[in-house]
Amino acid sequence: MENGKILIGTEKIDLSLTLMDSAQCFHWVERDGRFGAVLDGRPVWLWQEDGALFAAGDTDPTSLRRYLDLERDYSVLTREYAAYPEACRAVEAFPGLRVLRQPVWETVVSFILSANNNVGRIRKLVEAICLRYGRRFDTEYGELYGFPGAEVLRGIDPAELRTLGVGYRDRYLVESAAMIDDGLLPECPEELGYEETHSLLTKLPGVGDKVADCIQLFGCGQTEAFPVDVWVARLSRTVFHREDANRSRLGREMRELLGQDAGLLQQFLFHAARTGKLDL
DNA sequence: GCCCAGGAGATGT
DNA sequence: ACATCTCATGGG
Repeated sequence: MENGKILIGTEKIDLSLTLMDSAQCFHWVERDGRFGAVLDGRPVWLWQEDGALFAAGDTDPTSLRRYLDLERDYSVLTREYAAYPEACRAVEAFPGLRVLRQPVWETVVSFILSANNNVGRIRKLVEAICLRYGRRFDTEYGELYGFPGAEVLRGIDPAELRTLGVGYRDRYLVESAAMIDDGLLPECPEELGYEETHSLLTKLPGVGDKVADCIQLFGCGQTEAFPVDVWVARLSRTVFHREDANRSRLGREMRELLGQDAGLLQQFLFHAARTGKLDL
């Protein structure tokens, strides 16, 4: 790994909140004030000094700015959704929270594991899979492990995966890996648009409407995707007065109600609800 | 022991 | 199209 210190930008971002506590990615580590991960096979460390964001590793400012969504002005959210006071309060409660654009395969693995699971255990499972099957990088700030590629995961015995604790999701991971490796998705799925991407992703075993929405929002840059989990289902009643008990239908209603940035707002509301800052 | 967690799939109507 | 049941696993 290359040494050096690269200036990434001076935009507002809360690295700890976005990378460690926002439940959109589960594989970052924090050591001595730096945040490390392997993105698309490239190890990187991030840290801030006097409001500026720096990186070290096999990376470049352009791809990191894209990953961290630094080009977006999040202050548009409170103007766009001024009609919903609780929503604006949620946005203002977490300055520097950003919605990532992660490598698609990494979000597929992470969110197949997320089904009927909790955040702490999702993180442990992702770490276990990377430690066991991913490539190891020895960097100047410590060792990092990447996600195993789809071509690796497709060849693993589900029973062996299960020993890591993934439970019944073992075959979902292996079979989805095979379909991805066989080219189910194009290079840039974001260009397909929401509906076509959604119908492709839900062909993957272990990927239903909610998990597909997470992959689209956190991995494809499709910000209209509105994943509805237990927290979002609850808050949709109090904030938007939606009573629909069916989460897939609720997600579609919310996408139609909130438009292109629905998913960005969802992330703030989700975090507000999960941390108890939003009364449900 | 029960209930819950960023649900999905199979089955039945 | 809609509701119901089951599916591992760990923590509260």
